[in-house]
Amino acid sequence: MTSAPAPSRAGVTADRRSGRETPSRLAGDASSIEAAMIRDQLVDAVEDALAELGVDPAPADFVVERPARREHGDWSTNAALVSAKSAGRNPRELGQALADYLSVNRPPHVEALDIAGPGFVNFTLAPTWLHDVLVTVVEEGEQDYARLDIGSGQSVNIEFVSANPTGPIHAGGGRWGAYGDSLARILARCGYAVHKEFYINDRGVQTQLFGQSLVARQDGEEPPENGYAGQYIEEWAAEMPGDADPAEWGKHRSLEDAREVLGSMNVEFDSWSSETAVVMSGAMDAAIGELRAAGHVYEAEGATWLRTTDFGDDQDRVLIKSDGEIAYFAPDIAYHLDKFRRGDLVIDVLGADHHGYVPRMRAALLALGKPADAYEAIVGQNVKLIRDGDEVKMSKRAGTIIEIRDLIDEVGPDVARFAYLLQSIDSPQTIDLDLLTAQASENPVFYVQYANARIHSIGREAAERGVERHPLAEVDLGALVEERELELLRQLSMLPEVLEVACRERAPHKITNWVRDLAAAFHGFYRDCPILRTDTPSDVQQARLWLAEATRIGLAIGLDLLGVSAPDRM
RNA sequence: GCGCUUGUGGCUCAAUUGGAUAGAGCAUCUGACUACGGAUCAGAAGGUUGGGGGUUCGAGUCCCUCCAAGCGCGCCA
Repeated sequence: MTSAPAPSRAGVTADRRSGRETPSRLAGDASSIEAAMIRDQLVDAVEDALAELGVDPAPADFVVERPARREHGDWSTNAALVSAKSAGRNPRELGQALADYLSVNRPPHVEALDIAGPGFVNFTLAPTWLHDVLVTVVEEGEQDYARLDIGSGQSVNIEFVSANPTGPIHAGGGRWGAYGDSLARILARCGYAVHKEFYINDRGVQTQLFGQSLVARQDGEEPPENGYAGQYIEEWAAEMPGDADPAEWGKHRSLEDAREVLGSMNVEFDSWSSETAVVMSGAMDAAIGELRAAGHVYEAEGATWLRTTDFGDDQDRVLIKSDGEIAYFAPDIAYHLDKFRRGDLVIDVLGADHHGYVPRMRAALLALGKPADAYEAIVGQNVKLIRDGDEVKMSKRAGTIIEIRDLIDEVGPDVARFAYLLQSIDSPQTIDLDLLTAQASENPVFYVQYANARIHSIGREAAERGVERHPLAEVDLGALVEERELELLRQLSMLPEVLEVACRERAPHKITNWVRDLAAAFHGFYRDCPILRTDTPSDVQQARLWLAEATRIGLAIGLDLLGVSAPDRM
């Protein structure tokens, strides 16, 4: 990726996680023309004004952005603040001069200009701008509104969940499923070609111990030392045919379970890659050979090592143990190398308990000549589960797990998924199962789905009464003047920006927040702006019918990005 | 001991990555439809952003230092 390091003027800065620069404008993107145009026009106008006031060139770090508070207008610039020092002027006074100039040389759509706080210049736009937003949303529809081209077709391989195939996936793992899948949806909508993978750690002692545990239970014995003691072992052992290879059968049983339960919460994978296959295919030997040829491998104390300290790791790592056994690291290197065949950018979604593993993988890929920004490890905080007021420490071996399946059976996939996506992945998540179950009927996901159901209900009611929507081109959107209506449009207008940020920051929870805001704006509108009531003038009724339709589109897009359903009625 | 992550109303979390008066949802209290679904809406109360320094026009955000929590520091996977 070679985007120019041009300073952004649009409140968009360098990608924190990868260090890459992202385009400030939603380049080549037809879906947010209004938003982008307005912003660019304001940027140009401010630059002109600054030049007129003797600040030329404009400082690199001035931005035109959306203010946090409604009272501060639709758009805002910090130009006076960041220019004050070099211009040798008081920021407030410079801001006043800017505002004065811009009041006379007024940019399009700008209705009012204020100076506020330490010197912000705030722009308030005419509602006509928001009416254009409605047209854009409706014309582009679910398919194209807020479809961006940030990725411009770059391929991304994203691996997540990847739980050991030694039992059912626990409720903590559900967080990675919901997160990884939603992030994939976000990336796809932003123009990346996404490939989702699950890595199967089907080699080594855990798999063997798991198989032995199944056999032991089948024979009515205690599981071996360090074996698996969970309730599910007994149930699965009862299912296992007598002539099955226990380790192999157990692996497939686990994967079948994972596929089914993740699928039930709308998480699907494009490929399931096996660690055993990486070794058997010779891919691992090839990778080690490549590292050896590059001079990064050495023998010591009877083992084979990779000199990861040359690439930032704090100690070298063993590839082949002195007893000839393969360390976990070796096939994983080959696997990561293989993933580059399915993506130019390789992303791992890992739990915090694996963050110590990242430097060695990064080092291995650097040693193999991969550029630093081609590999990205997203480390998420783990989930703490509370039941009966106490934390449930999850251990597959001890058998103290709460399965995702249990969670979904209790509250349903939408509640579960929404709960996982409510918070930033950086933040440790506490899920109180009792609370979640008790509040199942007043869960925030229903608040959002209810907005959608209400829109469909209006549609049904309208059909019953013979009220039809006229073609949009014939409808006077100037009838939309109420604050409730404008607020709803404002929320809709933000989706492209929210999506861009969610993508850049790998933060699906931004979508969750937005979709809640949109639903809140709709509920307020619904309450105060009747559509089908007989005393609603027909021009207002028509405009509101279209506003409801635009909202439906926004909700559909948002919920789809979250992998949550949008039912017509509840 | 070293490293990574985190610390925001009673609880669970946001905060446009350095912006304006720190925002929501639960929980608590007070109100609101006799014409589209009350799973809704409006309002009140609740904060020294773990403590202390610093950087600057401006800090929840950046730096230093304490305190607390989670995780990691294997020829485990």
